[in-house]
Amino acid sequence: MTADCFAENLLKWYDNHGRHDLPWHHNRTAYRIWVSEIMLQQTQVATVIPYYLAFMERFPDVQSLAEAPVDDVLSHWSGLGYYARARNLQNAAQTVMDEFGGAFPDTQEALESLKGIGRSTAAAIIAQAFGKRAAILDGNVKRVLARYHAVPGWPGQTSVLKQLWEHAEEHTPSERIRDYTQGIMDLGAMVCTRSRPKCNDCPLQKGCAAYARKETNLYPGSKPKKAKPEKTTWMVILEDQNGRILLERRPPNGIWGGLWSLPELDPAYGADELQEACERNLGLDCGEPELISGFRHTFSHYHLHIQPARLGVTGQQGVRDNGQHKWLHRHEALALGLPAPIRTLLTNPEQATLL
DNA sequence: AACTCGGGGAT
DNA sequence: ATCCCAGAGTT
Repeated sequence: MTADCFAENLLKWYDNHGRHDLPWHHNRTAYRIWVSEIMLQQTQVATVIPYYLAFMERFPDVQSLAEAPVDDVLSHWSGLGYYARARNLQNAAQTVMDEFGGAFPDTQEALESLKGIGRSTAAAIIAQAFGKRAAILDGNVKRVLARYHAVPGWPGQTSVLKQLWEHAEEHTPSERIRDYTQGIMDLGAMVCTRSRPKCNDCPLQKGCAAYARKETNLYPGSKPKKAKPEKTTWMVILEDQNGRILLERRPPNGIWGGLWSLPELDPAYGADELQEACERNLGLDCGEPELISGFRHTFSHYHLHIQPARLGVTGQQGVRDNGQHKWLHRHEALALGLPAPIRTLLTNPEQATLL
């Protein structure tokens, strides 16, 4: 496959207008590219950059990541979301150490065998780190190709995705693969944007089917929308006489998997029942609850109304430090991997109200 | 094939 | 408020 007009025009644009100075563009090892790719899944570049820099400082190579305590990895992910990414990241680092002698594989199949690496991320590593030809298909590329070829339908649909992959393969050149891969993502992020694309600045305008029809707004097709359910929960700040707060580790799967959070209680409890519920469920001796103003946190598929309450705890009976629970001072808790709204709540309860 | 998994930025 | 983002894993 030789570079067609698509790739040539794109590369010329990239040379003049693309992003050439992102943190993972320096010292392009497979490790550094891989971490950037995982962080960038469903997360915008500007959000990722500070996390990436801190992560690289703490885990400079695959061995340091493989050997780290999982809570250390999660704390560096706190606020990024999709926490399974962090757990899979460390799992893959351990696999690289144990099964690949600490060196990242450079084939599609071997890379996809690592937890958290799918077709597109494997291709990005092959292209960016190893300079070998491989086609990527992320959100930016999907938008560019859906418009260029006027591919109808929502890319989440298997048939649409299949067509987009075919176009991705067809346009990917064998020369300058790093620049092409970065360039098509940059074009999607900077020119072929979701709304009000800058078609007059686009190097692909001439061949773009959506532009020719003045229908860039129709591509890619939008996701069928569903109403998000509303859920409610109590979250209790149980504080002992030394000012320590009880934290609870969430189960490895499900929302906020593996993170430390506040104990939750069924919203069916009334405020007047909280004290007794805490005492019965956790074996604690609690005082009267002090209600904190509630707030709403929105996930991709539901809304969660969080109603916090603070209860003083007397004595040392009841739940102690173990694998699932910890009594920690505020500043110690903030060093753990916490869900974003819990971090806000512990940092500044008043600010949480504004969310 | 449909669903799950977060949080933030853009609009 | 809604949509989307350098997607992958599970069911």
